[in-house]
Amino acid sequence: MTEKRQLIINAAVEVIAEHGYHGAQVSRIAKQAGVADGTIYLYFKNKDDILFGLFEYKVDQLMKTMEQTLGNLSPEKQLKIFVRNHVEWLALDQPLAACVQLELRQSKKEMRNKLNHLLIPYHRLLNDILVKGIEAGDFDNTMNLKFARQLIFGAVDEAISTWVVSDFKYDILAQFDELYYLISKAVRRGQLHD
Amino acid sequence: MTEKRQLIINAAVEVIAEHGYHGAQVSRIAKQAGVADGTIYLYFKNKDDILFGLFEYKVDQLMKTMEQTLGNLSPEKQLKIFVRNHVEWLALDQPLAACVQLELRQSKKEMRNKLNHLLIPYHRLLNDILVKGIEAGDFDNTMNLKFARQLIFGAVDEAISTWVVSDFKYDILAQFDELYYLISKAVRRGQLHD
Amino acid sequence: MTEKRQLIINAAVEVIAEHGYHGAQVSRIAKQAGVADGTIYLYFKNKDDILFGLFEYKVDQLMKTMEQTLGNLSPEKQLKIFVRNHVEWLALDQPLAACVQLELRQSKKEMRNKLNHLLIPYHRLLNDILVKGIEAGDFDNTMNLKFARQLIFGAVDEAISTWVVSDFKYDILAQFDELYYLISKAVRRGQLHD
Amino acid sequence: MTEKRQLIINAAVEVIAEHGYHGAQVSRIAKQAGVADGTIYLYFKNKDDILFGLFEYKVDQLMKTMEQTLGNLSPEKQLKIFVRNHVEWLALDQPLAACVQLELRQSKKEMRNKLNHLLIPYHRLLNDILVKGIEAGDFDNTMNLKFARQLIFGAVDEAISTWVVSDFKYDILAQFDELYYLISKAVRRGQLHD
DNA sequence: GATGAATGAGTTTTCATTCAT
DNA sequence: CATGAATGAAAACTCATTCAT
Repeated sequence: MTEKRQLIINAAVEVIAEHGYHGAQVSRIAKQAGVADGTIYLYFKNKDDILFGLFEYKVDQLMKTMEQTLGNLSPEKQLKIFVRNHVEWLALDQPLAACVQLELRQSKKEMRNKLNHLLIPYHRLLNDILVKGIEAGDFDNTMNLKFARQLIFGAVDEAISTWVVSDFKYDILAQFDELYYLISKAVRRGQLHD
Repeated sequence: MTEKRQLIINAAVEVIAEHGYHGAQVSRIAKQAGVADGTIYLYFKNKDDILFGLFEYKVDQLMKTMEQTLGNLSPEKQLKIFVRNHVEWLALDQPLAACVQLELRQSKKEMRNKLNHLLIPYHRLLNDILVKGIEAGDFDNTMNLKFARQLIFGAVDEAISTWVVSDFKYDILAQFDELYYLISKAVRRGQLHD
Repeated sequence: MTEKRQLIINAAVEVIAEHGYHGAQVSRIAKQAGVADGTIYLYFKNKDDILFGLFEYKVDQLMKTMEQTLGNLSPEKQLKIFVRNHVEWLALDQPLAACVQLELRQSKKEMRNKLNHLLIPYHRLLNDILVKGIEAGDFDNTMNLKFARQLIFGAVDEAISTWVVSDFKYDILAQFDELYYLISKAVRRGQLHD
Repeated sequence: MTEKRQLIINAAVEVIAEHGYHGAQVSRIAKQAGVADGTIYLYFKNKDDILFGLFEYKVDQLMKTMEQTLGNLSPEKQLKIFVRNHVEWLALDQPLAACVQLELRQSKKEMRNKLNHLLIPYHRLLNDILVKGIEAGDFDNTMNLKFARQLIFGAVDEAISTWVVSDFKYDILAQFDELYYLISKAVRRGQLHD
């Protein structure tokens, strides 16, 4: 990634966080980045491509953090770190949190599909952890993997969204253990079907 | 609700389901409803008000179903029915599912806030069930109630969204028990903090 | 043709004649017509459609004049009137002449093709006159009809273009007989191949 | 003409022929010529100057052919060769024909005026031939010289344009005699005014 | 109540040209 | 001489909303 492309992505995050998806005109992003409008188009195909590039870059950072922090820990510990990384990813960057949880979701259906594709590595990694946890006897070997992934992602996503909508009024990281406790219970072994 | 207001809401659901949020121009909804463009504004303040009216009406139907089906059952059974109602609400009405999970979420932040407010009765009812379940000793009395609600809503929401994005390729209702199993484990009593 | 559509076409002729093809912004045409920008799009699909509609309307007027003036005259007289109508069509309307001969020809290839199609009735009528003239023994029965039509159109077109480029400095109608004399000789009977 | 200037002109012909006037961006021409965008501006004042240079070069080639082929023949023969040279100029180079008849005519009025000036030697030479022909008693001494030139140019131009628009579907050179027959009749002596 | 013609604000994107290297 | 990254002006079109009838 060139330095200027990076510059524009950062500007986009700031502008979107401040003015919202619909107030994020290309010219505003350019001004924030300190480049001419046309320069944007040397680094991005079009406006949607800026948003795509932004999300791609940030998801990539998250996945790199995942790689660096998961190591060879037990699946149970990996899952906790995985979820914590997801929460920290946005909890430590409020403008990004606003972009990802609220603003980017206002994009067109077509765009949203493309953004979802970027989460494939996320789901793949999560799946691997769950599978290893099942094999290790830590996680519930009767549960449906797809729903387990959706529950984990959905719970975290909803928790973060609520926090963003509340205008960051509370410290979501301080409550992380309470959130993870519920997720953990859902996937841990030792439950019977009812 | 006047007859014509109802007519317009139904037209809006059909148009949004067919053409998507961005293809749902007021004139198209008017045409579908068989009224003049201007007539819309005799029944709704503006375009957002149509979407708001639509969601309000549909959520209202869901909440009425909740009331009718929850009865005096045990909290555990109520929770299962609650979640099932949520899934069935959209699983049995694919156009509505597309509207609610994908299209309506493209509306402006301001609008999304108003739509979220309509879910307050949903969260209040869910909260009541959880509290009763805790008091009855069925649900985990150590869990954070807010996160529990968010986990339940988030898991179901994510599951339905994935199903809609897949273009309804599988039978989500047939898998309901597998989904509920995970949710149930999360909130049930008998887990220890780690 | 609605009254307002007519209004817009007239405004377009004036604006194009005064500011040229590239200076004829939609907003300028709208202002000249005394309507809002958006109103243009109630009567025309897009900007090219204005130009197309303008040429279509004006060619239609020419062809109506042709019908009304050709009557049952001899082919020789009909040809002279035909050519004179073509010249008068533009000689008596300098703004239209500027549009047709200079400005409209700057449109994109695709558009030019569509404009050319509008001249099919012109060429068909000219062809009919030539055929009747040949059958009557007035016109050269050895000539190639396609080239004859092209020569007639090309000569008149070039003559008018030169006049427009000269900024209407001379009276092209006063010289009509001299122009027609040459055209007439080209198609008249009595010439031998060399 | 420097070697690089020639290189750019050739590139321009190829690019315009392939992509049309509006697809012939300076950067595309530069790429085709194998030079940097900025280099173009070391050899040409601006984009129009490239087109001007291209047409100037090609018209110059035509006029050189004229000089070499007209010799001391009779005016009648010279006229036929003159017209044939004009047709062959484009008939034997379809990309150039497309440029000259269709693409270059989409340029701005101002530019078109400059291009027309390049045809002055063409008209001067044609005029000379006609004058000599009249003096020699071969051509009609009653005809208007300006219109005669316009008829000849207009007829040939229209014939070639039609051929180009037809996508070169027929062999225009094979029909040259039929075209010239009509032109010849127009200017030859022996016709009476009617 | 109902109509629907008219309004007009608002934004992405291209590309000829420049100039620091 | 040559480069090519950066510039920034300029315009078509949509569509929610109004209001005279």
